[in-house]
Amino acid sequence: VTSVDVAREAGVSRATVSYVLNDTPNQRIPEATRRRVWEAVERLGYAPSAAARTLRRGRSDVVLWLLPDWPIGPMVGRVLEGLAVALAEAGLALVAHPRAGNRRPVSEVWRAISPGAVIVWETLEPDDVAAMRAAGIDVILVLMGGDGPAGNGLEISEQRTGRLQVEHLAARGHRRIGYAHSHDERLLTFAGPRLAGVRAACADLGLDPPDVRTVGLDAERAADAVSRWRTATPAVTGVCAYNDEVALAVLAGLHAHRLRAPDDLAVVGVDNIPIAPLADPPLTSVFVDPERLVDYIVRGVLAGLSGEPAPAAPGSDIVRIADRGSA
Amino acid sequence: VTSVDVAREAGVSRATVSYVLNDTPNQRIPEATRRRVWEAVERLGYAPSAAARTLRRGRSDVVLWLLPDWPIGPMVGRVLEGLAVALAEAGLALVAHPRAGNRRPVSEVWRAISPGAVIVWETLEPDDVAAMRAAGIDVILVLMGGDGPAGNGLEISEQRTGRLQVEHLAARGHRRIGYAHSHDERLLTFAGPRLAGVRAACADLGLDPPDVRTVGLDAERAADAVSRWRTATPAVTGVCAYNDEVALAVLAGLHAHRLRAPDDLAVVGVDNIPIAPLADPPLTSVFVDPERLVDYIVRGVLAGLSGEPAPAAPGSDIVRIADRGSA
DNA sequence: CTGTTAGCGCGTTCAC
DNA sequence: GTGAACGCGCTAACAG
Repeated sequence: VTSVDVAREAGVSRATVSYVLNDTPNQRIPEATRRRVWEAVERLGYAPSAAARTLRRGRSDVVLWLLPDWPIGPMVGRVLEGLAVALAEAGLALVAHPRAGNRRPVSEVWRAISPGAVIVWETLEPDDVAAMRAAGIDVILVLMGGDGPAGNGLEISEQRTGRLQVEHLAARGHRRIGYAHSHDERLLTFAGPRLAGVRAACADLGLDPPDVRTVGLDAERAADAVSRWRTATPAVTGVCAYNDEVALAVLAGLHAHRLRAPDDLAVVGVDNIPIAPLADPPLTSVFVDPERLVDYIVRGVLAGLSGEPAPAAPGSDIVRIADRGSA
Repeated sequence: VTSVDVAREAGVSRATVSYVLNDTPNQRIPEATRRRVWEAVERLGYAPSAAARTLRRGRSDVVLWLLPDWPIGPMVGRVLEGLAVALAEAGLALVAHPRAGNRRPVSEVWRAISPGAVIVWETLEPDDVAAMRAAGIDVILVLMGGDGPAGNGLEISEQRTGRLQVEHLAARGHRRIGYAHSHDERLLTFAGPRLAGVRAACADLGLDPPDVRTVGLDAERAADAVSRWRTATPAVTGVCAYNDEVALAVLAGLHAHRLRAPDDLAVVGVDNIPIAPLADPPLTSVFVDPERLVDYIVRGVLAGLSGEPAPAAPGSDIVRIADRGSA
């Protein structure tokens, strides 16, 4: 059932159908005609072909999120969900594509979708950006690592995350800070700004630079890192973990030595995952407020689509802390 | 740059360009002409408009995964990633849409994408299925709760998951089994088959029906459930948790009583999440092999797209156990 | 004012 | 190997 059918049913031309359905300005169509068209639409159950609309318009009402290469955690899941809801309010459908190791060019995906906007966490190859723009995608939201104002929005928050970890520890008297890096190299995009924030906060507070160690999701190796921190000179008494999973590994390393946070070593995670309160002791965690992040991204997309300037980067209070006892 | 440009550059018609690019059978085109066309393609950097192709063909080379309403865990993430890679090999792009509470009709999404195939974990409304079929989407893979052979594939695996939890506990001498339900009602689609498997295994092994309790992600309430299991008559000595997160809550409940798994209460989780080895004691967990699941889904999609019958449901050995010590 | 005609956007495919 | 039509919605130009 196409617009031809509706036109026939309503006794008008296809053009009129289009004008009525789109409420085109500068087209004065009497109420009676409008009603006839709408009735025909209802009767026939007509729904415009999105494919034809996309061909004509050059873009679809889809927003494409290029998922990063790293494992999808609960944080991404929450943001994805919130974003889908918020964009749906604006008539946009969100879909996510897992890049999965760049085995095939990303262009295959965005060409197949012709999205109105593309969102990426991390940097995009300049070639890809150019190709997208050439293909008419002019809303490209790079959340981190980009060079525009939008590109820095999240990066600042990530740095703030690291800073807040240190500030929390320093406020509890810790003078020598450790940093627990993830074993997964794919996470370096995130680790970079977070660690930079940690370093900056240490410098600002007059502390030594952090003692950085890699901690896999493995209690034995974590126990090894714990030993080294405790025997360093001066000894590390508080650790910022890359994320909650790594923080849980550090806690497991402490258990292996029959030690406990926060007295033997304080630990602060990132992300506030649902099981953080279940850790022993419950895990203190810094996190980016998912709702505010969603709001920021949505405003960026909508502004871009309507040609308005990008919204201001979120304030530093987008980063919060759940203080639970491990630090 | 469109096929018109290529045709002009190569000195042929648009039809010829199309035939060459698609290697259309029953069209005898000389090698020399083919080369001229391909050279023009390279020179101009031509890429066919996916929108136009979709309009013409009625379907795109996109596979749409309608994500469930429940929180996206590492398991879904892994499957998503593997699936994206595997489908890319076949020239298909995978995108996922978070449904997010059914605030808007799903039809908006699949209409906008015109996917060649749709994958859903849980049941789809019959109306939606009918509308999709009417719109020309004839590959709809319902992993659970469907009534076709494909619809049961994963459901059997989920039941098998519950069975394996019980079998593992029974093999260690446990005669009275508890079941730790998730607090999140949205997970009932999954909880159903898993619990059914637990009940069936108990019956088969001549055990009492499981003592089912709801356990939120909250140590105190979990501690309460632990008390009730231990004081039941006969006492519950082994618990099957809905998933690893719930299992971690049960462990936290044990800690609150200064008790330990497996001696005071054995615990078996589901999913084998990355932090399962970090629990105290390391968490024993039953899980569906992600690679084999991906393989099964890919074969289902490809078979459907080429009109072949659906592949056989995966064997029961797709479900495995990581035996770590909590049970 | 009201509404129509005609043609675009682009790849695919039938008939010659 | 080609011309022409098709799939479907949008819209500038035009006629009643």
